[in-house]
Amino acid sequence: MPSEQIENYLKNIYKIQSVEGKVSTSSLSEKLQISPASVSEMVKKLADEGSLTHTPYKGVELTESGKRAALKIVRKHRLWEMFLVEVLHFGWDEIDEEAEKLEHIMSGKMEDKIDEVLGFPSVDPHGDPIPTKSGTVKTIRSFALTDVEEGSTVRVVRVNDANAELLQYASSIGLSLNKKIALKQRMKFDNSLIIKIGSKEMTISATLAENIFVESV
Amino acid sequence: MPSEQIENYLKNIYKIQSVEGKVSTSSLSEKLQISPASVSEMVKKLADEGSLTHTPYKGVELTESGKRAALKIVRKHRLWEMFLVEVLHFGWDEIDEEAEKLEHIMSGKMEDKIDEVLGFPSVDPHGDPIPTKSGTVKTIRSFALTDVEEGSTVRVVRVNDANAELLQYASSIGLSLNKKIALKQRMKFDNSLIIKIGSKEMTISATLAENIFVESV
DNA sequence: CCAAGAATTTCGGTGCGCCTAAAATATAAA
DNA sequence: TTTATATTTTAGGCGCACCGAAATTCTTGG
Repeated sequence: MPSEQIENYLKNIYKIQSVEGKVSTSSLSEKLQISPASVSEMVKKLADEGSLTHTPYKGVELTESGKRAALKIVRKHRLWEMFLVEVLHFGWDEIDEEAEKLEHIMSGKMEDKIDEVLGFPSVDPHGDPIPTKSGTVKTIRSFALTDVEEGSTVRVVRVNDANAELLQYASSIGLSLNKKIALKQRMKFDNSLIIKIGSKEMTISATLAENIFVESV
Repeated sequence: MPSEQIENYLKNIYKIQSVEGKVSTSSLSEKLQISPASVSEMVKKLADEGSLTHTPYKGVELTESGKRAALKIVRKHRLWEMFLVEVLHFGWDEIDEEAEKLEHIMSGKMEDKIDEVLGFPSVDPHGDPIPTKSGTVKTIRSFALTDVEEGSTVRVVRVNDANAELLQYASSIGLSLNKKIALKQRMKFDNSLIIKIGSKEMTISATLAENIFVESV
Protein backbone atom coordinates (compact mmCIF):
# COMPACT_ATOMS: atom_id res chain seq x y z
CA MET A 1 0.00 0.00 0.00
CA PRO A 2 1.53 3.35 -1.05
CA SER A 3 1.96 5.96 1.65
CA GLU A 4 0.08 9.22 1.61
CA GLN A 5 3.01 11.23 0.20
CA ILE A 6 3.65 8.71 -2.54
CA GLU A 7 -0.01 8.84 -3.49
CA ASN A 8 0.23 12.60 -3.70
CA TYR A 9 3.32 12.49 -5.85
CA LEU A 10 1.72 10.04 -8.26
CA LYS A 11 -1.58 11.87 -8.42
CA ASN A 12 0.05 15.18 -9.17
CA ILE A 13 2.46 13.75 -11.70
CA TYR A 14 -0.57 12.29 -13.42
CA LYS A 15 -2.37 15.62 -13.39
CA ILE A 16 0.58 17.59 -14.73
CA GLN A 17 1.16 14.92 -17.34
CA SER A 18 -2.48 15.24 -18.48
CA VAL A 19 -2.34 18.99 -18.82
CA GLU A 20 1.22 19.77 -19.84
CA GLY A 21 2.47 16.50 -21.28
CA LYS A 22 5.92 16.92 -19.76
CA VAL A 23 6.56 16.66 -16.02
CA SER A 24 9.57 18.52 -14.68
CA THR A 25 10.99 18.55 -11.20
CA SER A 26 10.12 22.21 -10.86
CA SER A 27 6.49 21.84 -11.92
CA LEU A 28 6.06 19.05 -9.39
CA SER A 29 7.86 21.05 -6.75
CA GLU A 30 5.53 23.95 -7.46
CA LYS A 31 2.38 21.86 -7.30
CA LEU A 32 3.33 19.92 -4.19
CA GLN A 33 4.86 22.92 -2.43
CA ILE A 34 7.94 20.84 -1.69
CA SER A 35 11.50 21.93 -2.47
CA PRO A 36 12.97 20.81 -5.80
CA ALA A 37 15.70 18.97 -3.92
CA SER A 38 13.18 16.85 -2.03
CA VAL A 39 11.15 16.21 -5.14
CA SER A 40 14.27 15.07 -6.95
CA GLU A 41 15.02 12.59 -4.20
CA MET A 42 11.51 11.24 -4.10
CA VAL A 43 11.41 10.90 -7.85
CA LYS A 44 14.50 8.73 -7.70
CA LYS A 45 12.81 6.55 -5.12
CA LEU A 46 9.65 6.23 -7.19
CA ALA A 47 11.74 5.30 -10.21
CA ASP A 48 13.42 2.56 -8.17
CA GLU A 49 10.03 1.27 -7.15
CA GLY A 50 8.90 1.14 -10.74
CA SER A 51 6.14 3.73 -10.59
CA LEU A 52 7.81 6.00 -13.09
CA THR A 53 10.77 6.42 -15.37
CA HIS A 54 13.18 9.25 -14.77
CA THR A 55 15.74 10.66 -17.16
CA PRO A 56 17.98 12.82 -14.95
CA TYR A 57 17.84 16.51 -15.82
CA LYS A 58 15.02 15.75 -18.26
CA GLY A 59 11.75 14.68 -16.81
CA VAL A 60 9.49 12.02 -15.46
CA GLU A 61 6.86 9.73 -16.91
CA LEU A 62 4.51 7.37 -15.13
CA THR A 63 4.77 3.68 -15.89
CA GLU A 64 1.61 1.65 -16.38
CA SER A 65 1.70 0.62 -12.75
CA GLY A 66 2.29 4.19 -11.63
CA LYS A 67 -0.58 5.41 -13.73
CA ARG A 68 -2.87 2.78 -12.29
CA ALA A 69 -1.96 3.87 -8.77
CA ALA A 70 -2.53 7.52 -9.70
CA LEU A 71 -5.94 6.80 -11.18
CA LYS A 72 -6.95 4.94 -8.05
CA ILE A 73 -6.37 8.07 -6.04
CA VAL A 74 -8.04 10.33 -8.57
CA ARG A 75 -11.06 8.04 -8.46
CA LYS A 76 -11.19 8.17 -4.68
CA HIS A 77 -10.79 11.93 -4.68
CA ARG A 78 -13.64 12.48 -7.11
CA LEU A 79 -15.92 10.00 -5.41
CA TRP A 80 -15.41 11.82 -2.14
CA GLU A 81 -16.06 15.18 -3.79
CA MET A 82 -19.29 13.86 -5.18
CA PHE A 83 -20.22 12.45 -1.82
CA LEU A 84 -19.48 15.69 -0.01
CA VAL A 85 -21.77 17.60 -2.35
CA GLU A 86 -24.57 15.08 -2.73
CA VAL A 87 -24.80 13.62 0.75
CA LEU A 88 -23.29 16.19 3.07
CA HIS A 89 -24.39 19.24 1.09
CA PHE A 90 -21.02 20.94 0.95
CA GLY A 91 -20.56 23.81 -1.47
CA TRP A 92 -18.72 23.44 -4.75
CA ASP A 93 -15.74 25.37 -3.54
CA GLU A 94 -15.24 23.61 -0.21
CA ILE A 95 -14.84 20.02 -1.25
CA ASP A 96 -11.37 19.80 -2.72
CA GLU A 97 -9.56 20.38 0.51
CA GLU A 98 -11.62 17.81 2.39
CA ALA A 99 -11.34 15.22 -0.36
CA GLU A 100 -7.58 15.77 -0.39
CA LYS A 101 -7.43 14.19 3.04
CA LEU A 102 -10.16 11.61 2.66
CA GLU A 103 -8.80 10.05 -0.52
CA HIS A 104 -5.84 8.58 1.35
CA ILE A 105 -7.77 6.69 3.97
CA MET A 106 -10.46 5.13 1.84
CA SER A 107 -10.56 1.35 1.90
CA GLY A 108 -11.79 -0.61 -1.09
CA LYS A 109 -14.94 -1.41 0.78
CA MET A 110 -15.57 2.22 1.54
CA GLU A 111 -15.00 3.10 -2.08
CA ASP A 112 -17.63 0.58 -3.15
CA LYS A 113 -20.17 1.68 -0.58
CA ILE A 114 -19.87 5.31 -1.52
CA ASP A 115 -19.96 4.52 -5.21
CA GLU A 116 -23.17 2.63 -4.60
CA VAL A 117 -24.85 5.28 -2.47
CA LEU A 118 -24.10 7.80 -5.20
CA GLY A 119 -25.53 5.55 -7.91
CA PHE A 120 -22.21 4.95 -9.66
CA PRO A 121 -21.61 8.47 -10.95
CA SER A 122 -19.40 9.06 -13.99
CA VAL A 123 -18.34 12.63 -13.26
CA ASP A 124 -17.55 14.62 -10.14
CA PRO A 125 -19.21 17.89 -9.13
CA HIS A 126 -16.86 19.91 -11.34
CA GLY A 127 -17.60 17.71 -14.35
CA ASP A 128 -14.32 15.85 -14.21
CA PRO A 129 -14.67 12.17 -15.11
CA ILE A 130 -14.40 9.61 -12.32
CA PRO A 131 -11.99 6.85 -13.36
CA THR A 132 -13.53 3.39 -13.23
CA LYS A 133 -12.37 0.77 -10.79
CA SER A 134 -10.43 -0.93 -13.55
CA GLY A 135 -8.61 2.30 -14.32
CA THR A 136 -10.13 3.81 -17.42
CA VAL A 137 -11.05 7.47 -17.78
CA LYS A 138 -13.68 8.79 -20.10
CA THR A 139 -12.52 11.85 -22.06
CA ILE A 140 -15.17 14.51 -22.05
CA ARG A 141 -15.36 16.44 -25.29
CA SER A 142 -15.77 20.10 -24.63
CA PHE A 143 -14.34 23.50 -25.42
CA ALA A 144 -13.70 26.59 -23.36
CA LEU A 145 -16.45 29.18 -23.12
CA THR A 146 -13.92 31.59 -24.61
CA ASP A 147 -14.20 29.80 -27.93
CA VAL A 148 -17.98 29.90 -28.27
CA GLU A 149 -19.42 31.83 -31.24
CA GLU A 150 -21.56 34.85 -30.61
CA GLY A 151 -25.20 34.00 -30.69
CA SER A 152 -24.87 30.30 -29.87
CA THR A 153 -26.16 28.47 -26.83
CA VAL A 154 -24.11 25.90 -24.95
CA ARG A 155 -24.28 23.71 -21.87
CA VAL A 156 -21.70 23.71 -19.04
CA VAL A 157 -20.04 20.31 -18.74
CA ARG A 158 -16.99 21.10 -16.66
CA VAL A 159 -15.48 23.83 -14.53
CA ASN A 160 -11.79 23.96 -13.79
CA ASP A 161 -11.48 23.15 -10.10
CA ALA A 162 -7.99 24.52 -9.64
CA ASN A 163 -9.15 27.70 -7.95
CA ALA A 164 -11.63 27.75 -5.07
CA GLU A 165 -12.33 31.46 -5.38
CA LEU A 166 -13.23 31.03 -9.03
CA LEU A 167 -15.60 28.19 -8.18
CA GLN A 168 -17.13 30.24 -5.41
CA TYR A 169 -17.73 33.11 -7.79
CA ALA A 170 -19.04 30.92 -10.60
CA SER A 171 -21.59 29.35 -8.32
CA SER A 172 -22.61 32.74 -6.95
CA ILE A 173 -23.66 33.94 -10.40
CA GLY A 174 -25.63 30.74 -11.00
CA LEU A 175 -23.04 29.22 -13.26
CA SER A 176 -23.17 25.54 -12.35
CA LEU A 177 -22.91 22.18 -14.07
CA ASN A 178 -25.40 21.51 -16.86
CA LYS A 179 -26.63 25.10 -16.93
CA LYS A 180 -27.38 26.50 -20.37
CA ILE A 181 -25.51 29.61 -21.43
CA ALA A 182 -26.26 31.89 -24.37
CA LEU A 183 -23.38 33.98 -25.62
CA LYS A 184 -24.70 37.42 -26.60
CA GLN A 185 -21.54 39.34 -27.30
CA ARG A 186 -17.77 39.26 -27.05
CA MET A 187 -16.06 42.51 -26.15
CA LYS A 188 -13.12 43.10 -28.42
CA PHE A 189 -11.00 45.20 -26.08
CA ASP A 190 -10.57 42.57 -23.35
CA ASN A 191 -12.41 39.48 -24.56
CA SER A 192 -14.93 39.66 -21.76
CA LEU A 193 -18.28 38.10 -22.60
CA ILE A 194 -21.89 39.09 -22.22
CA ILE A 195 -23.84 35.95 -21.51
CA LYS A 196 -27.31 34.94 -20.45
CA ILE A 197 -28.01 32.22 -17.90
CA GLY A 198 -31.73 31.55 -17.62
CA SER A 199 -33.22 35.00 -17.82
CA LYS A 200 -30.28 36.77 -16.27
CA GLU A 201 -27.81 38.63 -18.39
CA MET A 202 -24.30 39.32 -17.13
CA THR A 203 -20.75 40.08 -18.09
CA ILE A 204 -17.93 37.71 -17.29
CA SER A 205 -14.18 38.11 -17.67
CA ALA A 206 -12.14 36.22 -20.22
CA THR A 207 -10.22 34.66 -17.35
CA LEU A 208 -13.36 33.15 -15.91
CA ALA A 209 -14.53 32.02 -19.34
CA GLU A 210 -11.25 30.18 -19.92
CA ASN A 211 -12.10 27.94 -17.01
CA ILE A 212 -15.64 27.08 -18.04
CA PHE A 213 -15.98 24.19 -20.47
CA VAL A 214 -19.09 23.63 -22.53
CA GLU A 215 -20.59 21.52 -25.29
CA SER A 216 -22.95 22.52 -28.08
CA VAL A 217 -26.61 22.20 -27.37
CA MET B 1 -3.85 21.16 15.92
CA PRO B 2 -2.66 17.88 17.47
CA SER B 3 -1.07 15.33 15.16
CA GLU B 4 -2.62 11.97 14.52
CA GLN B 5 -0.37 10.11 16.95
CA ILE B 6 -0.98 12.60 19.70
CA GLU B 7 -4.70 12.27 19.17
CA ASN B 8 -4.35 8.52 19.49
CA TYR B 9 -2.35 8.78 22.66
CA LEU B 10 -4.90 11.11 24.24
CA LYS B 11 -7.90 9.08 23.12
CA ASN B 12 -6.49 5.87 24.48
CA ILE B 13 -5.35 7.41 27.72
CA TYR B 14 -8.89 8.66 28.13
CA LYS B 15 -10.33 5.24 27.44
CA ILE B 16 -8.03 3.43 29.83
CA GLN B 17 -8.66 6.09 32.44
CA SER B 18 -12.41 5.56 32.07
CA VAL B 19 -12.21 1.81 32.49
CA GLU B 20 -9.30 1.21 34.83
CA GLY B 21 -8.90 4.55 36.59
CA LYS B 22 -5.11 4.34 36.53
CA VAL B 23 -3.10 4.68 33.34
CA SER B 24 0.30 3.01 33.30
CA THR B 25 2.97 3.12 30.63
CA SER B 26 2.53 -0.58 30.04
CA SER B 27 -1.24 -0.45 29.60
CA LEU B 28 -0.83 2.34 27.06
CA SER B 29 1.98 0.48 25.35
CA GLU B 30 -0.26 -2.56 25.13
CA LYS B 31 -3.23 -0.66 23.74
CA LEU B 32 -1.26 1.38 21.23
CA GLN B 33 1.01 -1.50 20.24
CA ILE B 34 4.00 0.75 20.73
CA SER B 35 7.04 -0.13 22.83
CA PRO B 36 7.07 1.04 26.48
CA ALA B 37 10.20 3.03 25.73
CA SER B 38 8.47 5.04 23.03
CA VAL B 39 5.37 5.53 25.10
CA SER B 40 7.45 6.82 27.97
CA GLU B 41 9.05 9.38 25.69
CA MET B 42 5.78 10.53 24.22
CA VAL B 43 4.21 10.81 27.64
CA LYS B 44 6.98 13.15 28.67
CA LYS B 45 6.31 15.26 25.63
CA LEU B 46 2.58 15.38 26.30
CA ALA B 47 3.28 16.39 29.87
CA ASP B 48 5.46 19.24 28.63
CA GLU B 49 2.66 20.34 26.36
CA GLY B 50 0.22 20.38 29.22
CA SER B 51 -2.11 17.65 28.05
CA LEU B 52 -1.42 15.42 31.01
CA THR B 53 0.43 15.17 34.27
CA HIS B 54 3.03 12.50 34.68
CA THR B 55 4.55 11.23 37.89
CA PRO B 56 7.59 9.25 36.75
CA TYR B 57 7.36 5.55 37.56
CA LYS B 58 3.78 6.11 38.70
CA GLY B 59 1.27 6.98 36.06
CA VAL B 60 -0.44 9.47 33.91
CA GLU B 61 -3.55 11.62 34.21
CA LEU B 62 -5.17 13.85 31.62
CA THR B 63 -5.42 17.54 32.40
CA GLU B 64 -8.63 19.38 31.60
CA SER B 65 -7.19 20.45 28.29
CA GLY B 66 -6.02 16.93 27.51
CA LYS B 67 -9.40 15.52 28.35
CA ARG B 68 -11.09 18.03 26.10
CA ALA B 69 -8.84 17.05 23.22
CA ALA B 70 -9.51 13.37 23.90
CA LEU B 71 -13.25 13.87 23.93
CA LYS B 72 -13.09 15.70 20.63
CA ILE B 73 -11.58 12.64 19.03
CA VAL B 74 -13.98 10.27 20.74
CA ARG B 75 -16.84 12.37 19.45
CA LYS B 76 -15.49 12.29 15.91
CA HIS B 77 -14.90 8.57 16.10
CA ARG B 78 -18.42 7.83 17.24
CA LEU B 79 -20.03 10.18 14.77
CA TRP B 80 -18.19 8.43 11.98
CA GLU B 81 -19.22 5.03 13.28
CA MET B 82 -22.81 6.14 13.29
CA PHE B 83 -22.45 7.53 9.82
CA LEU B 84 -20.87 4.37 8.47
CA VAL B 85 -23.77 2.31 9.77
CA GLU B 86 -26.63 4.65 9.00
CA VAL B 87 -25.59 6.14 5.69
CA LEU B 88 -23.15 3.68 4.17
CA HIS B 89 -24.75 0.55 5.59
CA PHE B 90 -21.62 -0.93 7.04
CA GLY B 91 -21.96 -3.81 9.49
CA TRP B 92 -21.55 -3.39 13.23
CA ASP B 93 -18.23 -5.11 13.30
CA GLU B 94 -16.58 -3.29 10.39
CA ILE B 95 -16.83 0.28 11.47
CA ASP B 96 -14.22 0.69 14.17
CA GLU B 97 -11.25 0.26 11.89
CA GLU B 98 -12.58 2.74 9.33
CA ALA B 99 -13.54 5.30 11.96
CA GLU B 100 -10.07 4.97 13.44
CA LYS B 101 -8.69 6.60 10.31
CA LEU B 102 -11.51 9.02 9.59
CA GLU B 103 -11.56 10.60 13.03
CA HIS B 104 -8.20 12.26 12.44
CA ILE B 105 -9.06 14.07 9.26
CA MET B 106 -12.46 15.44 10.16
CA SER B 107 -12.74 19.21 10.01
CA GLY B 108 -15.14 21.06 12.27
CA LYS B 109 -17.38 21.72 9.31
CA MET B 110 -17.44 18.04 8.41
CA GLU B 111 -18.27 17.18 11.98
CA ASP B 112 -21.25 19.52 11.92
CA LYS B 113 -22.52 18.32 8.56
CA ILE B 114 -22.41 14.69 9.61
CA ASP B 115 -23.98 15.42 12.96
CA GLU B 116 -26.80 17.14 11.14
CA VAL B 117 -27.36 14.42 8.54
CA LEU B 118 -27.58 11.93 11.39
CA GLY B 119 -30.07 14.04 13.30
CA PHE B 120 -27.75 14.82 16.20
CA PRO B 121 -27.47 11.31 17.65
CA SER B 122 -26.60 10.81 21.30
CA VAL B 123 -25.14 7.32 21.08
CA ASP B 124 -23.07 5.42 18.54
CA PRO B 125 -24.02 2.07 16.99
CA HIS B 126 -22.60 0.17 19.98
CA GLY B 127 -24.56 2.27 22.43
CA ASP B 128 -21.59 4.34 23.54
CA PRO B 129 -22.49 7.96 24.21
CA ILE B 130 -21.31 10.57 21.72
CA PRO B 131 -19.66 13.46 23.59
CA THR B 132 -21.23 16.81 22.84
CA LYS B 133 -19.39 19.52 21.01
CA SER B 134 -18.76 21.29 24.29
CA GLY B 135 -17.20 18.16 25.71
CA THR B 136 -19.71 16.54 28.02
CA VAL B 137 -20.49 12.84 28.03
CA LYS B 138 -23.74 11.34 29.16
CA THR B 139 -23.23 8.35 31.45
CA ILE B 140 -25.49 5.53 30.45
CA ARG B 141 -26.77 3.56 33.38
CA SER B 142 -26.65 -0.13 32.65
CA PHE B 143 -25.41 -3.44 33.97
CA ALA B 144 -23.85 -6.46 32.35
CA LEU B 145 -26.12 -9.19 31.09
CA THR B 146 -24.18 -11.46 33.45
CA ASP B 147 -25.83 -9.75 36.40
CA VAL B 148 -29.43 -10.07 35.30
CA GLU B 149 -31.75 -12.12 37.49
CA GLU B 150 -33.31 -15.28 36.13
CA GLY B 151 -36.79 -14.61 34.79
CA SER B 152 -36.38 -10.94 34.14
CA THR B 153 -36.50 -9.14 30.82
CA VAL B 154 -34.08 -6.42 29.83
CA ARG B 155 -33.19 -4.20 26.90
CA VAL B 156 -29.75 -4.01 25.26
CA VAL B 157 -28.32 -0.51 25.59
CA ARG B 158 -24.67 -1.10 24.83
CA VAL B 159 -22.29 -3.70 23.49
CA ASN B 160 -18.59 -3.58 24.21
CA ASP B 161 -16.95 -2.72 20.92
CA ALA B 162 -13.48 -3.86 21.87
CA ASN B 163 -13.69 -7.08 19.86
CA ALA B 164 -14.90 -7.24 16.27
CA GLU B 165 -15.43 -10.99 16.32
CA LEU B 166 -17.68 -10.66 19.34
CA LEU B 167 -19.70 -7.94 17.62
CA GLN B 168 -19.94 -10.04 14.51
CA TYR B 169 -21.22 -12.98 16.50
CA ALA B 170 -23.63 -10.92 18.55
CA SER B 171 -25.21 -9.44 15.46
CA SER B 172 -25.41 -12.87 13.82
CA ILE B 173 -27.62 -14.16 16.61
CA GLY B 174 -29.86 -11.12 16.39
CA LEU B 175 -28.42 -9.47 19.45
CA SER B 176 -28.44 -5.81 18.55
CA LEU B 177 -29.07 -2.47 20.22
CA ASN B 178 -32.48 -2.01 21.84
CA LYS B 179 -33.40 -5.68 21.46
CA LYS B 180 -35.32 -7.18 24.38
CA ILE B 181 -33.79 -10.16 26.09
CA ALA B 182 -35.45 -12.51 28.53
CA LEU B 183 -33.15 -14.44 30.82
CA LYS B 184 -34.52 -17.95 31.23
CA GLN B 185 -31.76 -19.69 33.12
CA ARG B 186 -28.21 -19.36 34.32
CA MET B 187 -26.07 -22.50 34.16
CA LYS B 188 -24.17 -22.95 37.38
CA PHE B 189 -21.23 -24.88 36.02
CA ASP B 190 -19.95 -22.22 33.63
CA ASN B 191 -22.27 -19.24 34.06
CA SER B 192 -23.53 -19.52 30.50
CA LEU B 193 -27.06 -18.19 30.02
CA ILE B 194 -30.16 -19.40 28.30
CA ILE B 195 -31.89 -16.36 26.87
CA LYS B 196 -34.75 -15.56 24.56
CA ILE B 197 -34.60 -12.86 21.90
CA GLY B 198 -37.94 -12.41 20.22
CA SER B 199 -39.18 -15.97 19.85
CA LYS B 200 -35.76 -17.53 19.57
CA GLU B 201 -34.17 -19.26 22.52
CA MET B 202 -30.43 -19.74 22.69
CA THR B 203 -27.46 -20.26 24.95
CA ILE B 204 -24.73 -17.68 25.24
CA SER B 205 -21.40 -17.89 27.04
CA ALA B 206 -20.59 -15.88 30.13
CA THR B 207 -17.84 -14.17 28.19
CA LEU B 208 -20.29 -12.85 25.66
CA ALA B 209 -22.75 -11.84 28.38
CA GLU B 210 -20.05 -9.83 30.15
CA ASN B 211 -19.88 -7.61 27.10
CA ILE B 212 -23.58 -6.98 26.71
CA PHE B 213 -24.99 -4.15 28.77
CA VAL B 214 -28.68 -3.81 29.51
CA GLU B 215 -31.23 -1.85 31.44
CA SER B 216 -34.42 -3.02 33.15
CA VAL B 217 -37.55 -2.89 31.09
C1' DC C 1 13.80 -5.69 55.54
C1' DC C 2 15.90 -7.15 51.47
C1' DA C 3 16.50 -9.20 47.25
C1' DA C 4 14.56 -10.81 43.13
C1' DG C 5 11.56 -9.61 39.47
C1' DA C 6 8.59 -6.39 37.13
C1' DA C 7 7.74 -1.93 35.35
C1' DT C 8 9.57 2.31 33.72
C1' DT C 9 12.79 5.48 31.99
C1' DT C 10 17.12 6.81 29.69
C1' DC C 11 20.41 6.17 26.04
C1' DG C 12 22.06 5.57 21.59
C1' DG C 13 20.50 4.66 17.16
C1' DT C 14 17.30 4.11 12.77
C1' DG C 15 14.27 5.36 8.79
C1' DC C 16 11.78 8.64 6.49
C1' DG C 17 10.72 12.78 4.19
C1' DC C 18 11.95 17.14 4.40
C1' DC C 19 15.43 21.27 4.09
C1' DT C 20 19.51 24.55 2.48
C1' DA C 21 23.66 25.05 0.14
C1' DA C 22 26.68 23.58 -3.27
C1' DA C 23 27.72 21.11 -7.48
C1' DA C 24 26.35 19.51 -11.99
C1' DT C 25 23.92 19.93 -16.13
C1' DA C 26 20.90 22.10 -19.50
C1' DT C 27 19.25 26.24 -21.98
C1' DA C 28 19.28 30.64 -23.97
C1' DA C 29 21.39 35.11 -25.10
C1' DA C 30 25.20 37.49 -26.75
C1' DT D 1 30.00 29.23 -29.73
C1' DT D 2 30.62 30.74 -25.61
C1' DT D 3 28.99 32.33 -21.37
C1' DA D 4 25.46 33.68 -18.16
C1' DT D 5 21.29 31.98 -16.19
C1' DA D 6 18.00 28.61 -14.94
C1' DT D 7 17.06 23.94 -13.67
C1' DT D 8 18.14 19.80 -11.48
C1' DT D 9 20.75 16.81 -8.63
C1' DT D 10 23.86 15.68 -4.80
C1' DA D 11 25.65 16.38 -0.17
C1' DG D 12 25.10 17.09 4.47
C1' DG D 13 21.78 17.79 8.08
C1' DC D 14 17.36 18.06 10.87
C1' DG D 15 13.09 16.59 13.38
C1' DC D 16 10.05 13.23 14.53
C1' DA D 17 8.33 8.99 16.28
C1' DC D 18 9.88 4.81 16.71
C1' DC D 19 13.13 0.85 18.44
C1' DG D 20 16.25 -2.43 21.60
C1' DA D 21 19.34 -2.50 25.36
C1' DA D 22 20.80 -0.81 29.60
C1' DA D 23 19.97 1.67 33.76
C1' DT D 24 16.76 2.98 37.23
C1' DT D 25 13.03 2.61 40.31
C1' DC D 26 9.17 0.34 42.20
C1' DT D 27 6.93 -3.90 44.30
C1' DT D 28 6.49 -8.04 46.52
C1' DG D 29 7.55 -12.65 48.44
C1' DG D 30 10.57 -14.67 51.49
